Amino acid sequence: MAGWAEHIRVIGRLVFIVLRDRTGRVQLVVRKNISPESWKLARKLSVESVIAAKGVLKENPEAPGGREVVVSELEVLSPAEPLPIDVREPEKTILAKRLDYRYLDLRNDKIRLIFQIEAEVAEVFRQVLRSKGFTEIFTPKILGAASEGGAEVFTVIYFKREAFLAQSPQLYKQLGVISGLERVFEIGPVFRAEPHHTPRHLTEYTSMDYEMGFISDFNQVMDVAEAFLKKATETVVSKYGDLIEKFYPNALLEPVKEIPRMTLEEVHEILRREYGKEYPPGEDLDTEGERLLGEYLEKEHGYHAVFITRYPWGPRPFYTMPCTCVESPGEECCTNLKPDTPTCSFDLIFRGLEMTTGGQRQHDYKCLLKQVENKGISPESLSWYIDMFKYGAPPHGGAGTGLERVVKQILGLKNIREARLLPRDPERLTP
RNA sequence: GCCGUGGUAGUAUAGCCUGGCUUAGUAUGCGGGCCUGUCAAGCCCGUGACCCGGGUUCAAAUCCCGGCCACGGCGCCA
Repeated sequence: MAGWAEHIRVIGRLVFIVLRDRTGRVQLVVRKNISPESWKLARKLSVESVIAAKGVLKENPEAPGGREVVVSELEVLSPAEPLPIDVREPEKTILAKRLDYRYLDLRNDKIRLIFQIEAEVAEVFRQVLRSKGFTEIFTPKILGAASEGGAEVFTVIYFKREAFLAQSPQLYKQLGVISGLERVFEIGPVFRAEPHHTPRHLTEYTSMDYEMGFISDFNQVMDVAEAFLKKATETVVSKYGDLIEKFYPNALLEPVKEIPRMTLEEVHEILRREYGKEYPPGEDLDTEGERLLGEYLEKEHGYHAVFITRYPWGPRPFYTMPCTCVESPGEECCTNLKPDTPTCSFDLIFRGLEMTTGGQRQHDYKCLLKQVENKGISPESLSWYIDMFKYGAPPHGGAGTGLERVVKQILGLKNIREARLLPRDPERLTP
């Protein structure tokens, strides 16, 4: 057998080694009287060296787990130098240093668990979407024009031209719907040049996106997001509940059952009533508001998540469907959009943090043009996109979810960097 | 981007406010020694640090300025 030497204890002419690999652990015991050569190597072995051993597995009540391998032959495949971080107890080392040595940080079960769960969450997303007839697509991440505004986009050199990294697959998802695939989804990286120093932002993260055609109501978009979060928490809790409970005291230990849907106005009312927090009509929640709302719903009603609907036009992107166009379609519905005009869009707050944004999209060519102008964007820069709506575009909507945020909220992690294998932030570009 | 707090051995911290009383303390790691049943083994010995640059001062880990980095708050966002 082979693996990493996790613990080494030298007791005179006897050495205990806890050997670890992907599948688990076993104690090796190296006795001088059985194999003097192995004993010599073992007593000078360093923690986290990779070793291979031959021996006999024996039942022994004195061994941890009741069994151990009595070693007859030991080989050091790759010795380890003294470790720069404490692998045994990650919280003893500051996160930044652990990230510098992520490959050692991950030697700890507790840390690896985060990424096993992340894989599970992504897998559930894929399963849920496929089961509903969505096709997985893979869209470009190098773009000729910034898709949703300028300030937060990364510029790259593309041969002799300037190009941009995708902030979202939004426009391409819609292309997928209009192309006839009708229902599409993507799990992929997105890039945001936002110089934030917060525990919930990354400059590169994994976005789980979907877009669906022929909707009659944007509640159908929420139904999909709800099905995903229920299934994701259900799967993670049933598969990893025991480990999560052992390692993460602030984790969610039960599946999300019901997700209420309330309008922004209703949320304002709750926050005013319960916490005396006043918002101007149509104003998005601030960080504190999101947190307080999460606390209130959890404590009073046992809800872990909530949809906030009917966000006003002001803070929403140009492609958002105004409620006016759903309630009374026609030429007029998009002519006089004001910042406080409600839209058929929503946010999903999970344990007090925004994890998903979505809604219905404008599919009427004329209205789309008006909305682009309303936001002060030049239609020429988006001509390929706008032209799509000239040739038959069904009513549609979709949403995008930050994978790392979901994992952060399930496990109750303090910093989103913990939930990203190799995080990128305004300072960090390595490893 | 703005604001705040911080940066001391491999790791985590004390000392800083009130400059000298420090040979910079403690835990752990690491190196050596003892030990045939360890379970984060124990005991003994040893090892190792004031982020970078400038300034104030007889004297700077300690006070001031700049830089870099880290953490947090805000705005913003997934």
